[in-house]
Amino acid sequence: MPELPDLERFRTYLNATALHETVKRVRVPDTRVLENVSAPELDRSLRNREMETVDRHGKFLFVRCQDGKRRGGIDLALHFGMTGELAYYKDDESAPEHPRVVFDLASGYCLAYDCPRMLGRVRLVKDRDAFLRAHEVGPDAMEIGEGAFREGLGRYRGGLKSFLMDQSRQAGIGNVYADEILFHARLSPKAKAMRLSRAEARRLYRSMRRVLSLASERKGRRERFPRTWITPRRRRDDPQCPRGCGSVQVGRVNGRTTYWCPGCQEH
DNA sequence: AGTACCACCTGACGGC
DNA sequence: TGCCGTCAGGTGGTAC
Repeated sequence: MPELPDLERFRTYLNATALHETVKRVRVPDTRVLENVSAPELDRSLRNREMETVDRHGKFLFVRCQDGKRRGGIDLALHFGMTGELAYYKDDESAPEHPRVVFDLASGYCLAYDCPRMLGRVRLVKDRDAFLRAHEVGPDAMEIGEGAFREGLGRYRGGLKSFLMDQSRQAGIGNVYADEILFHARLSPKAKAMRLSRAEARRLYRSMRRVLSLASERKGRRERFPRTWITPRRRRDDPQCPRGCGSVQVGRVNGRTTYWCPGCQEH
C-alpha cells in the first residue's frame, strides 16, 4: 500500500534510473488509469521531453518533463493507489505483469507504471501548486511543522486515525502508517483529536516524524521494520503487542482495518 | 465538518 | 477443479 515511505522509494528509484533520460514514446496498455489526458495526448505531450527532476508530495510523485526547444515544462503526476509501482527495464521479459503506462526512453530502456488493481492515476499537471490546492492536498507530512500540526489537531472534530489519514491536513499517511504512528504515540485511534493535551499532541507529531523517516530509510519494506513496531504484526493470527501487554486488537475504525493495543494505547 | 457507505479495481484466499 | 464470496486499500462521491 503505497504511502509516504513507499513513495520515497519510488522517488529514489526513478532518480537512479530514468532521470535525465528522454521520452521517445508513451504507450498506454490500459487507458483507465489516465485521469485528465488521453493516450495520444500523453504521448504527444511527453515525446522528446527529458525527465528532469522528480519530487514527492504526500502520495504523489511529480516528474518534471522538459524540452529544450519547447517553452515551459510539464509535470507528469503519478498516484499509485494501493498496488502501484515503477519498473525500469530493457528486455521485455523483465517487464512487470501489469504495465498500464510505459515510457519508452531514448536509451532503449522503459519505465513502466505498473498498477495491478487500477486504483492509481496518471495525469499531466501544468501548475503543481494549483493541482494540489484543487485536490485539497495539504502540506507533506514530513514538511509540516509542529505548530501547524497541533493547530490542525485542535480544530479537528473527529478521531485521531481519520485525522492522520486526512490528506488535506498533512499528506502521505495511509491506513498502515496511521496505525504505526498511533502505536508509537501510545494513543488510541478512536481518541478525539481536539481533546489531546499539548504533550500528547507533541508526542503524536514526534511519532509521525520518527515512524515516517525510519520507514523511508528502510524503503518501506515491512520485513526490515524493527520488531518493536506493530506493522509486522498485521495479517498474523493472534497478533501480540510488541511491548508485551497482550493481544493486539483488530477492528474497524472509520471503515478501515485497524490494529491497536488497548493495553498501551489509552483514551 | 465529520462520518458512513458505496464504487472503483483485481489478486489472493477460504469454503464448499 | 472451479466457482463464489470476501477482503485488502486510496480516493472520491453522496447522503446524513
